[in-house]
Formats: sequence, C-alpha cells, structure tokens
Amino acid sequence: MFVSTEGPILHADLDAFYASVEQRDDPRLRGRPVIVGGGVVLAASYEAKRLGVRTAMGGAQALRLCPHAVVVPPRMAAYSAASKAVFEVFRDTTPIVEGLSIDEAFLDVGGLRRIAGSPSEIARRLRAEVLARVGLPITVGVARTKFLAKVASAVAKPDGLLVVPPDGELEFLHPLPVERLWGVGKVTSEKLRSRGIRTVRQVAELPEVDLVSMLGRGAGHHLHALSRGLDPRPVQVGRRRRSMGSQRALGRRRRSMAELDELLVSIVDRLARRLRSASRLTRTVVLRMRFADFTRATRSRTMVEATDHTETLLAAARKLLVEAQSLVYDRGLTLLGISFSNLTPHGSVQLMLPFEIEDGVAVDSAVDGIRDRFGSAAITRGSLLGHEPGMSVPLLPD
DNA sequence: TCTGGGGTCCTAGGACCC
DNA sequence: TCTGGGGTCCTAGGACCC
Repeated sequence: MFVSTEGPILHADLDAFYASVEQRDDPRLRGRPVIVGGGVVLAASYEAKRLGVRTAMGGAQALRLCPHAVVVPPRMAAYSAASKAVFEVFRDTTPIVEGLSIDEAFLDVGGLRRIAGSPSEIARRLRAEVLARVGLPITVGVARTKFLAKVASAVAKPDGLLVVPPDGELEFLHPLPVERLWGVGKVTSEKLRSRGIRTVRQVAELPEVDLVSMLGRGAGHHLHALSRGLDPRPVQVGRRRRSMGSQRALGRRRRSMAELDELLVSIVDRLARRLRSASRLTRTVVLRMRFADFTRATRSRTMVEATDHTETLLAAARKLLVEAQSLVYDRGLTLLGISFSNLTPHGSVQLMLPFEIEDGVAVDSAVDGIRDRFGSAAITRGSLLGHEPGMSVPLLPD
C-alpha cells in the first residue's frame, strides 16, 4: 500500500452528485429543484436544498417543503460512469488518490509544486478539468491535513474552492460549530451541547481526559486531536473494501418465512456474484435486521474456511435467519440484509503441514510458520482448525 | 416527519491460549 | 489449588458517513 508524501492535501467533493448528473443529462432540469429518489431522498439539487430538502429525508416531507420539485428515479449506472470519469481526472492530477465514496476523494499533491504549481493552482485546474471533461461542478478544499481539507470543502460548497493556509488553521477551525468535526453526529453533538460545548474552540479547550470520559477512548482522543488541527492520517492509495453487503426494506407488512427465504436467496445470490467478480472470498456472514420500532439486530457466523460458493453462503445465511426467527416475529421485521466481512483475496496456498491439525500446539506452530513466510496477517488460527496436511488454506490480505 | 442502501470504525465481553 | 498479565479471535451493538 502506498501512502502520501506529506501533503498538502486536496479534498474534492462533487456537489449534489446524483442530482447534478441528472441536471447535466437533461437540460430541462437545470435551475430547477431536483430530487433523486422516491420513498427517501437520495440526493437533492441545491435549488431543493435551499428550501430545506435534505438527503435521507422522507419523500413526502421533501415534497411538502418543495412542492415544485422534479422527482427522478435514480440511475446508478450513470452515476457510476460519471464517478469513473471524475476519478480519471483525479489520477491525472496526482497518483496519490484515496477514494472515500462514489463522489469524493483525497488527493496528495505534495511534491507536485515544481511541475504543477501551487496547491491552489492545482485545485483550480482540477475544478476546471472536471467541469470540462465530465460536466459536473466540484468543490475542493486544500489544507495540510485530511481533516482540514474536508472541512474546507464542506465550508466552500457548492461549486467552491477554499485554501486553509498552514498559519491560519486554528483561526479557520475554532469558530466552527462542533458538528463540523468529522465523526461528530447526532449523538455526540447532543452530548457536547448538553455540556454547553458548541464550538470547536470549546472542544479544543477541554482536557483530553474529559473528552475521553464523555465519549470513550477512541472518539475522545480523536476529537481532541482534530480540534487542535492535528490529523496524522496519510492519503492511502489502494485501500481494499473490508465488507460487502446488500439489504432491502420490507415495509410494515408481515412476511411469511417462505417470503423471507425467497428474499434471502436473491440477496445472497446477488452478493455472491459480486464477491466472485471482485475476486474475493468471505469467511463471515452477517444477517442484518431492522424492526417495526426501528431497533436493529445482527447475527453472524464465521466459517473455518473462506468461500465464494453461493450454496455454502446461502446455507449459512438461512441458518442465521432460522435462529433469529423468534426475533423476526416478536418485533416485526422491516428490513432484511446480508453482509460478508472478513474478506480475503481469492487465493490460497497449498500447505505442506507435517502434522495433524488437531491440538492447539500444532495449530499455533503452523500459524507461526505461515506468518513467518507470508506476513503477520496471513492467517488466523480459525482458518486453520480442521485442516489436514496438504490441504489448501486461504490467506488473509496483508 | 417516519425514515434507503452502501459502507467504515470502535467498544466490550467472553473464549481461549501462553 | 489458586493465581496474573497479555494477546487474538469471535460476536453483538452502536455511531457515523455519503
């Protein structure tokens, strides 16, 4: 895995991505409020956002706020093609690109100054290129760290460019509301606000121990650092996905076990195809449920051997669903999903083990031997249990 | 107001091992 | 017979992001 030099970093974020693609492809939609989605708003154009429409809002509410909106069904294939084209522009700018989602990425432009000019010149050119080559507006934030670049682009939206100079970081950051901190959502923001903490400056003035006792070790430490402009995370190229899932909302109508099973079959089948076309194997199957009262539950099982075999995965998924049957009926299932985690590359080694893998000692020495040869993350005890000499064993990504 | 679908990361307890 | 400290893995839940 390649990591960055040492910045500066660009955060490039397409504006109202799905809605902008719709407006690009249909001139009649330009200048008008556009909502992509149906039951729920997947994206809203800035004309609609101005009237209060937000992503993830219920469709009915959105139309009350914005009765003249044009509602269009999503065209995922078009968005994915547009995303590919934009990422090509990113990679023509610098090889160090870390995609965050379909519509945003970090770019490390450190070391490009001599050949490509200052970071703000690079950012200006990037915006112009995306508009010229793909026809979409994009906002770019420029800063010394990932976090500051991301905040900068959020502040500059839509269709903007904002550079945070290294000597103006805290001046820029501290007056902002705590919700601007990456990782502060509804719950954390309420915890902070209930203690009178409303700005990033107030977070920065708090001792780290106070934040940790309020929010937990990870979140407390993270926020403490971010509020002081500290963020050592490098831009990483070639990160692999760690899980892959699919889910479907069911509405409130009760479903029979037979109906649920039919749904499960189609979800697992589709997911297993995705797994194979990505050349990955999975070792953990997770059943995801949501209930009438909007609570959630998951049930999971980790297998000894990684697989991409539909029948094996379906059998595991079915077992989980049967085990969760009483939950399904008592609480009223409103969403069913499956996800695969513990993904491994499609590849395995032929192991020549000199002993039966039965007792713990033999397993551990085998694990040690494999790790010595293939790296520390190459294998786990679980993936070796039950294997015999000469069998193929899947390796984990390094 | 009544909530989709795709992800990431963190925490915490228990089992198991040295 | 009872005991400690450290580590990994699995399971479940939760916060957050786009």
